[in-house]
Amino acid sequence: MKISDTLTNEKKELEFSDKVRIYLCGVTVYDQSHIGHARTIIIFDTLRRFLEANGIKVELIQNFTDVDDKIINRAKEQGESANGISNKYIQTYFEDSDRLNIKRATNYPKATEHIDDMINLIQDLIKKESAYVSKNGVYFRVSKFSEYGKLSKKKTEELESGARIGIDESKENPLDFALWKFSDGQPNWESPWGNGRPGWHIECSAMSIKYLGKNFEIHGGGRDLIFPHHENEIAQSESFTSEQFAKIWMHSGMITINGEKMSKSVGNVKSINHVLDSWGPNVARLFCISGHYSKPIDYTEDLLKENLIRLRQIETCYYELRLAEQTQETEDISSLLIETRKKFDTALNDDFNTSLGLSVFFNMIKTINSLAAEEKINKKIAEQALPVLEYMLDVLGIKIQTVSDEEIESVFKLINKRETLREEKQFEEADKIRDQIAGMGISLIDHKNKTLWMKKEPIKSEKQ
RNA sequence: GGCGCGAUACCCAAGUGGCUAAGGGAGCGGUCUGCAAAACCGUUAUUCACCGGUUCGAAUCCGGUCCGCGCCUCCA
Repeated sequence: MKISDTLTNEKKELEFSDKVRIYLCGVTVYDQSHIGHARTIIIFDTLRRFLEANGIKVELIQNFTDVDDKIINRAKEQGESANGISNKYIQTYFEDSDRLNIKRATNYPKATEHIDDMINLIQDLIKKESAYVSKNGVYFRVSKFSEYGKLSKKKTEELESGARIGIDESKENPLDFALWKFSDGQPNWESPWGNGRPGWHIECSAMSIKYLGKNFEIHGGGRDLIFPHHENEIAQSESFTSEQFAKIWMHSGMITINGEKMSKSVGNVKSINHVLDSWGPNVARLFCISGHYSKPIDYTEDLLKENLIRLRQIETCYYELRLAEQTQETEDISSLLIETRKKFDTALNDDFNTSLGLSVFFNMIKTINSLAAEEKINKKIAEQALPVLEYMLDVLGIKIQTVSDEEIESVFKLINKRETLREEKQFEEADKIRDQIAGMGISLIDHKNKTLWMKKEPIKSEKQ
């Protein structure tokens, strides 16, 4: 598999020995997570599913930043403890994540539970003269790391000249960033240099190295983290280990809302919760991987609606196969299935091209649905096609509403009853049964000689 | 101002040197139907922001222009 590496700016072969180790920068838990967070999480969850579905072991670490000025401010506003705020939003994070059908990461380390690791790391950096203690805290000495700027392609001279004024005078250089901030406010921890709390960047260095080692396969996050967060992580980690940090830097594109940046001030932030309530998890997932992961996606009602229609096509396909009956030989689609699987994997193996992968996927769906319309799907075809469909659904994290055999039987009974009534031209009675079936969340698919059906995921935004 | 990314039909979007520029949505036309919905079929770019260059050959490579976006302070 090849993945675009932000550092070298080229597609790099994903190399690994026994497993693929991924560190994904998580969220700062001071508020509800939004659709932008969701996209990043979905992209890495889908990547993880793809690798695992192909027999590759994955260790995925995603951190929570649970100590930060934003959390502290929010706590003050609401008269709560910082801990109370972060715990609350960690909980909503997991609720969102579960609803989105995200597989749980291997571990979700919290910054506050790794203060010692950070202190050790900082101590080593001070010993190496890569960091120094000043009046306000401990700072990283950017001038000591000659490769500073290699990820974001920035030159330190330009950064210095462009640095804003009014910056902490106690720093040797305006580019130096805080590893430890002195503070007596809550929360604070003891350190060899004085009470305080850690800087943002150091937590990811400490936790990624602790859980994944000095040199792991993929470090991920949103594009907006490239500078300064990831740049600083590289500086800290590589100064500490004297080795290359992550082998591949994989960054996901931003989500805009109707072409505008999502921001609190504009008031256009779409929470995951809101999107899930309106569109459900499957549409959200399809939407988030509809374009290439590295490119931005614009959130519009039209695009969501389009993905809802695509979901309906998948549901149709699934039920055409699920309800297939034993009939005579029709067509042989085994080569289509083999090709589909091959092309799907090829697309994802080439820089995780989910957009192309989805095309391949929907091409198969369309072919099967066409055959179904001609009543050419039988049990044999279904048995061949279902595993392929289910493989792709699993990779994509799409969960179709399923039915038990008993349910199938009872739905068919109702359908037959309706058919009889229709033949007798008792349309009012027949429509009543149709409504009853619809009430069970089931839609009918009429073919020439038979009526099939599917159980649809109820989507709130559809009913308007 | 600096750095980076992008521009392909009404919309989304794949395609990075060569077969007819994928696929989806929407629209329009149709099949089916008691009606409706769904489903299914057909149809929609001589051309890839613009100008120039390289080449037998360019959406794709090179140079320039214009536009849009992100980052340069916290951000997924």
